[in-house]
Amino acid sequence: MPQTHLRSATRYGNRPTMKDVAARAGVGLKTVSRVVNGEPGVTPETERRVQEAIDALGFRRNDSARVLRKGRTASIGLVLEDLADPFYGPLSRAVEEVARAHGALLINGSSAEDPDREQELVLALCARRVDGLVVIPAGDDHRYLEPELKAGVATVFVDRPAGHIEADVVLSDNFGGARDGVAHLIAQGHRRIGFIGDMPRIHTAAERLRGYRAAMEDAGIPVADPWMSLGVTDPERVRRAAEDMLSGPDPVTAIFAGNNRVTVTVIRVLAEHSRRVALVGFDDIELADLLQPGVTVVAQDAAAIGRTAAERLFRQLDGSPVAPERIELPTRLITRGSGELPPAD
Amino acid sequence: MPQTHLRSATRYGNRPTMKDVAARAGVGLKTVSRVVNGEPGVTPETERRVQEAIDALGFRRNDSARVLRKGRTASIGLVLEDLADPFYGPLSRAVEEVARAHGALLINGSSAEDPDREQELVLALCARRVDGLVVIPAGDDHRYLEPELKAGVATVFVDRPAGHIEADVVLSDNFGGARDGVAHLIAQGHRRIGFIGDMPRIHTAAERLRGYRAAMEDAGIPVADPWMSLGVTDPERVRRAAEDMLSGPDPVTAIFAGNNRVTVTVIRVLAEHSRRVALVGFDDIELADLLQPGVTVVAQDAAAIGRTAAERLFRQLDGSPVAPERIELPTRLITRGSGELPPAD
DNA sequence: CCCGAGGCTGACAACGTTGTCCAGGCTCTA
DNA sequence: TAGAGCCTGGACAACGTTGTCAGCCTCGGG
Repeated sequence: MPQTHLRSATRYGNRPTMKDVAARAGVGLKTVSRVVNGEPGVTPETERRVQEAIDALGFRRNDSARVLRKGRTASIGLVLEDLADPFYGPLSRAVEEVARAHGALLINGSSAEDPDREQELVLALCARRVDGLVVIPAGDDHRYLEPELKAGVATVFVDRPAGHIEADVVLSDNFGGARDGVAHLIAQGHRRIGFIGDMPRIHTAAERLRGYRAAMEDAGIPVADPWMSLGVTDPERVRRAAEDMLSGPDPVTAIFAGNNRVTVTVIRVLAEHSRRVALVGFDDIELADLLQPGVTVVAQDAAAIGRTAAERLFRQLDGSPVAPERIELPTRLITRGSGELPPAD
Repeated sequence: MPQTHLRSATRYGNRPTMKDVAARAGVGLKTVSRVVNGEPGVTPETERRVQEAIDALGFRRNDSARVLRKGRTASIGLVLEDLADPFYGPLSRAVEEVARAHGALLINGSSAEDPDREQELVLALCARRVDGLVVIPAGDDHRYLEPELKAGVATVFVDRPAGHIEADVVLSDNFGGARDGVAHLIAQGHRRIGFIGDMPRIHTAAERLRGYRAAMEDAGIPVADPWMSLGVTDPERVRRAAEDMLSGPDPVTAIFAGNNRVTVTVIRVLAEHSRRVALVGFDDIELADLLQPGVTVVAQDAAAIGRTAAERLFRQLDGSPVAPERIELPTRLITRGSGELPPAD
């Protein structure tokens, strides 16, 4: 007996196929296919017999084969930085909802901010022939996607634009949001305002820094170097940066935190300080209203970003191709107290 | 010209196949397959020619076809309640890490706590022939999974046991955790302790309620009905329940909150009250240490749960079949202040 | 010089499904 | 009653890949 035969009998743990169902129901293969897919042209009586066989055998259509035949997988890929980051929860959920509305499943993975891992993930998703991709880029060169784009994989970038390729991107107005947040501090009378953010090679970080500078410049306040701390994101270094700003010869009276992780650490540092220092953070954080004082933030609408990106994706898929576009969503300043503290010199 | 020909030319937007690569490189189909899969037995010179053709055409292996042939998809499904819930972020991430270590991708979906939607999702994943499933059940009858289990789909339930079928389950010691949390309040001198939790038809909620009752009984404290509020989870009703407990003729001096959402709302209510009421919550919440007072919680280790479940899943897949098991992970009481407030009568 | 061994290579079938197309039986009409 | 047309059902190829197997070629030893 050829070995293939044995193998085929144990594939998928002996999963019945349409052929098996057809044999049991005493009908042709295609008739089973018709019943399974609810296609017309099957007598009620025949349909009943087929359905009976399906139930008896526990048959479930093999979508791999279906995909191979049809060319559409009805699934989209989502590559983000870290599923555990609270910013991405609502975002994924929104993408999922839209996908679901279009009958698609969501496959996702975390790049852990590693460009190589991002590429690996994206290409794995392409190999599975996802219909589309939503990517929160970790790297800044996406030319590896060129063949995929040419092959028609719909792609939308989120949070940061793609590098060296033309593609849709949906992001917050990082520049405007940061500028507004800093301007808010200036309006309270602050002039010595610190900025702690991520490396400027990250697009969002660069934009927020630019917003900080713009607000300061608009107010005619020269920015001192020690007020800015860039490329600082792990708690230990944020802590040190904040303490430096607060203790120097020319200490800041307010801090603008470049993202949620920074904000949380700065809150911790400020809690240990006696002097009241104002704080505005980029990204909302949970329970921010329950702290003393409440934390004023520039909030992004993660769900709206996800929804917009996914809808844009399916527009690419459903309709005629459209030119890549950059969609910027507004941010919202939420005042809760920490940003309204006056300067305490 | 037959229409099939046209279609086949535009499938996947004209994706090149191994056949195309073979033609361009002037080799056989199987040789391309060998190169793509790094199989031995190809001259360096031939390999170079093939690789060149691959790069030139932007070829990417079609995993759907591969899956069809091999019978393994190298992907696992994760069905949870809500990706946006902070409890599930670290959990998904942990599952993803383990999957990645085994070379598998993660497909996931949210059931939104709707049993029908759970079933729909699970079966869709089965149709894609995921190798395994991690399910956080929304429903309480999983007999629909019987054919799948019989067919060899590895399955691990998380957070709650499966209904009417035998399957692995990984969960926290909800009973013990709640009992310890309530005992902690009793140890501070509280006797009138309220409990606000979800519907007891949800396994975790029932277990936590049982823990509450056990702790009270151990201390010889009879439980008054108005102290317990079950099936209450949306903020508005939690708020009302909490206020009722605090304002009755026999007001509670402490509250045990059955899950993180309840805890957050209770914190809000307590913040508006002048009388100091103790609080212990099930599930940790972010920034709990920064609130005044810090929130004492019974913490579950979501990442550990996810990791354990995924590892168990791959053990099912890799090795010989093992008998279904129930794995309970310990919880941890984290004291931060709110649970150590003495009774204020 | 011949033979066997071993290394490369490619032809072919199969995975499970769906699209196409045709056959056979039926009804309806002239 | 014959012919046209409709309805139902099934045979067959194709999707892109991988496992099997057989053929060719080279090389070394007898």
